Formats: sequence, C-alpha cells, structure tokens
Amino acid sequence: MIDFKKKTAELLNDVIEDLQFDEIMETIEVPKNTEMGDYAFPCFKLASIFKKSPQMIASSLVESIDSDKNFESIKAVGPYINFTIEKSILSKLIIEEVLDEEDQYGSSDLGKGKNVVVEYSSVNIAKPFHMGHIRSTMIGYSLYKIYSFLGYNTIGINHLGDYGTQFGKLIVAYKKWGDKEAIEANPIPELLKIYVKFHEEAEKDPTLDDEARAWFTKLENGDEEAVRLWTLFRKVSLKEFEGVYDLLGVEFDSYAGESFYSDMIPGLLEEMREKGVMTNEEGAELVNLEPYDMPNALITKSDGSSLYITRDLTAAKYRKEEYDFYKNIYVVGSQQNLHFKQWIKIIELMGYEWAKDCIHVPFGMVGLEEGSLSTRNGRVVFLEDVLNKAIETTKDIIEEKNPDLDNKEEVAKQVGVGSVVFQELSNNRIKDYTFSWEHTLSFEGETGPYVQYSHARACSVLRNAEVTLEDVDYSLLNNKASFDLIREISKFGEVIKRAAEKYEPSLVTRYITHLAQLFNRFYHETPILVDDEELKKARVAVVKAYKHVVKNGLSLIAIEAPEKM
RNA sequence: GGGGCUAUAGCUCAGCUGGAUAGAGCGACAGAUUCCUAAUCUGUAGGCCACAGGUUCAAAUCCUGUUAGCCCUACCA
Repeated sequence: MIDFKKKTAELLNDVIEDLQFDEIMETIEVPKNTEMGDYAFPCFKLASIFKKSPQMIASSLVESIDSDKNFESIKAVGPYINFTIEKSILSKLIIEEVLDEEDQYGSSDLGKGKNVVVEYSSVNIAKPFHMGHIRSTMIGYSLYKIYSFLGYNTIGINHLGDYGTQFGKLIVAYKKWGDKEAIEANPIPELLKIYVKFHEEAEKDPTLDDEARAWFTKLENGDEEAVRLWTLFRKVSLKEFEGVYDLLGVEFDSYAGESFYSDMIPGLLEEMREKGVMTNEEGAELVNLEPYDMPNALITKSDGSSLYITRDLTAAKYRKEEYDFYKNIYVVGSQQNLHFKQWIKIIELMGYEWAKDCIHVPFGMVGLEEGSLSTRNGRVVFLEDVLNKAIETTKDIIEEKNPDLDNKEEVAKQVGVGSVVFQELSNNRIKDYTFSWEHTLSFEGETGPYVQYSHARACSVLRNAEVTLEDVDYSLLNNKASFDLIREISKFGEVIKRAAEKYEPSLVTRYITHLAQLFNRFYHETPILVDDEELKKARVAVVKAYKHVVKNGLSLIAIEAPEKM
C-alpha cells in the first residue's frame, strides 16, 4: 500500500529547502472538509522564514511542484496547499486490500511476542450485577479484543471482589438471619437482603462491625467455618454472573480474584518490611507518601489483616512473574484514581521498574435520574433486566418490520444486547452518564442497530449481486458518496491503533458509526445492482469492502453482525 | 482545607499532538418508498464552545484565575 502522506511530503521536500522532511511530515494535516483534498500543507510557518504572506508562499510553491500520477490535483487555496489523491488509484488499493484480508483487515503484528494483561469487570461477589458494572466489563473486554487484533498476546482477568471485610459482614449476617435453602434457590437477592439488613442493624449496634472484621480475620487465617461459608457465597454468585457474561458474549482467561492472592500477602509484607518502605504506627503498617503529595497508604490494619491495596500490590507482582507483561491494564472507575496512583508509586518505591507498565484506565460513573446508583438504598437497575428488555423491544420491532425473518430469537439477542453494549461504548469513557430506559431502548440514529442494519443491508446486496469481482474497473467509481466511503475505510487501521494507545474503545464505535452513515448515503444515492456489468462490479466491490470493515469494527467492540435483521 | 475529573445546539455527545465556514444523533419542522431491507435518506431551524485574563501569525483546543457539578482525601472496596 502506497503511503500517500509520505508521497505528499516527498513532493514538498523537493521544493522546500528550509524544512526537514520530518518537519514537513508533522505539518501535513488532513483537511476537515474532504472536498478540499486528502492532505493539506499550511504555509504559516514558512511565512516568517520567507518574509512573505502564507498565501503567496502557497501559490508560488504549487507552481514549482512537479505533477505526479498519484495526485489528481495539487492546488493552493489561501494559505494552504491542498493535495487530492487520484481517486481510481486509491480506490483500487484500498478495496483490493480489504477484499484480500477480509476479517483480518485492520489487524497488525505490532504486539507480536508481547503480553498484555487486562483486568476488567471485577464484580463483587454476593452483590447484584447492575448497570454500573457494564462499564468496566465492556470497556475492558473491548480493549482485550483491540489489543489481540493488534497482535498482542492478551490475558483477560476478572479480578473478582471475593475478599475483604464485606465477607465478614456477610458471614455475620448469614449466621444471624441466613436461610441456606433460600440462598441456594435465589442466591444474589437473598445475600443482598441479609447484607442490607446487616447495615441497618449495624447503625443501631456498632459492635456488629467489629464482629464482621473479626470474621474476616478468621477467614484470612483459614478458619474452617468461615472458609466454608465464603466458598458457598462465591460459588452461587459466580454461577449467576456467568449468565450475564454469556449474554454479553464476554470471556476471561482467569477468574483469579482478590482471594487468590491471599497466600502471597505475607511474602509481600515481608519484602516491604525488608526494603524499609513501610513504617509501623500503633500496630498498623503504612507507606509514607507525603513526599509525593499523596495521603499515606495503609497496608495492614492494626489487627494484622490486609486491605484492598495490599491485595492489588500482591496481584501486580504475581502478574509480572506469571505473565511478564509488557502492559498491565486496569479498567476500574475513576473514583479509584488515588488508589492506583498510590500503589503504583509503592511498586516503584520497591524498586520495580515495571511500575510504569501498570496502567489505570479510569471511567466515569453511571447514575440514575433519581440519583446515584446505590444497592443499599434500592436505587438499582439490574444489567440482566436491561439486556432482556432490549431483547424484547427488538423482538417487537422485528415482528413489525420483518416478520418472516429466520431465527428471530438469535437476531433479537444480537441486536438487543448489541444496542446496550454500543451505547456503553459510544462516549469517551471518562464521562459520567445518567441511565435512561428511553435512551437505551431507542434504536434510531447513532445506535448499535443502525450500524448492524447497514451491515445487514450490505449483506443483502451481496446475496443478490451475482457477480465475480475480477478485473474491476475502479475508475468507474466517480461519485462523491462512494469515494467518501472508500476514503473512510482506509482509516480503519489507524483508528484501531489510536483506540489502543488511548485505551478508548469509543473511537472504534464512533468510527463505525460514521462509516455506516457514509455507507447509507452511498446506498441511497447509488444504484448498485445495475444492468451495466462493469459498473455493477465496481459498486458491489465497495459494498463488500464496507461489509468486512464494519463487521471487523463491530467485533472489536464485542457486537455481533447479523446478516439479516 | 487539599487533589482529580467535567463544562460545546433545547437534550445526549464528537471535535486527534493549536490551523481554512465549530460537527453528529435525538427532539422540532418540511420532504423522499413503481427500484438492492424506511431500524433508512435529504433539507430547514437551533452556538458569547461556563466566565475573565494570558501565550501565539492563529485558541473550543495550550497556560493562569474564577464559577458550577461529580469524585477522592489512612484501619471499606
């Protein structure tokens, strides 16, 4: 594939003596409006060197640039020099590349031989899977897919919240008010019920909190009863979560949660004491982070038990040893920014250079119109309910618009779940958002179904096409709609790399949304299955290329692409 | 008190390392279906880019301050 930007820079380099090639490459930009061309060179910087107006520089430079077969036109427009690539050359290159690579188009071997750990979802056991949990789950899983597509060996970890004082609370609550049969029949709601009751009672009787802490300490020390109950809670919870993960199509390579690192904590503490990074204060141990403008980090409580941060430190060290990661990514809410800054600094203080490879990828909060999501106050929207409702709504629409469709159930699931996931991955992850049923169940405009529908339409055209794509004459593609689409297709690979660099799946979501808009425009104003065989071939080739790209894009944000809907 | 994030159209949001008239979708209004799926497309209206300074040939974008909202700030996670 020809690098047209480089070609542009070479042409400019021949006529500009005062700038280095690299400087020219950096200055070249892509015009906002595609009608202006494919690349533009602003002449402002040269103005101070030549002591002439940028407009004059642009027009005089253009005259001395040699014409080149790759460019349709090179024009001075005000202070810019605009380069427009020869359309038939670009069309042929792009489309043939897509048709050749198909589901690998846009992929890369950038990450060959490098391991990337991605921690995502990380739900708390014994608590319901609510709407807020979709964020880490989908952002993380999408990053997992994006990094894999770029050739990295990726390891997805569900760092289950299966340890800590909350389990002491649950044990106390269970022993006081629990009902084994009810919990086995209906685990999460029952566990939640007694957990909520615990908090109500603890308000009146604070000694319950002490009791809970004591039970967690017993759990950490391997007390038989504590371990038996904890195992039960974990088992029944996991079983229920699996249903949601199945629905979302999300997978993990490891379910090593917080408890997994329990045995390794003493070793870590010993190491920290030896390295002298901790100080002892009234029985509790902490790391002084004041020199780094952070609050001190408490590592062990005065009763000797561990905290969240202790387990994250242990897990990071374990992952380095086990996976020798190139990057160790944590998809966790922005409330924990300080927590991550603290422990990554501690890793650094312990002398591990790989501290810099530990990356916290934060995201904003999900709220409800009535206020913030709160399990204890009953302000909860269960994720499974949202998914099921979206599937139901999709079924209704199918019955209305396409009642003869085969496997309606499967398609309804793909489209319904896809719409929820798509919405989740649409905005910059750092933004907070308010959940709304109306917004989630709307399937028009910039939505998952919109993009999926464009894919289904492309598939439909291809089914009816009856052509073989040999010796396609790409110069026949001369309308703006087709060229805008082809040009956008060519950007796919860069978008994925950028999404990986920025840890931002929404870049992929927005890209395919825009691509679908361009396809729909093209589809509408360009008859594809025309009598002229040559013209038909060229246009079908565009449709086929689009189909592959949009499908690859959807796959990277973990959304299915049904062929009919 | 200290720190972090956010602020762009009535609503939900894009706007890349500063560059050519600030873009989408929803909602509103006006249109398009003898033709490949109307979950679609076309058009119109709608903006002191929170506010005030600064840097620059050039600022929604960078810097400083102010305001508002959310989050964090040692024995929860």
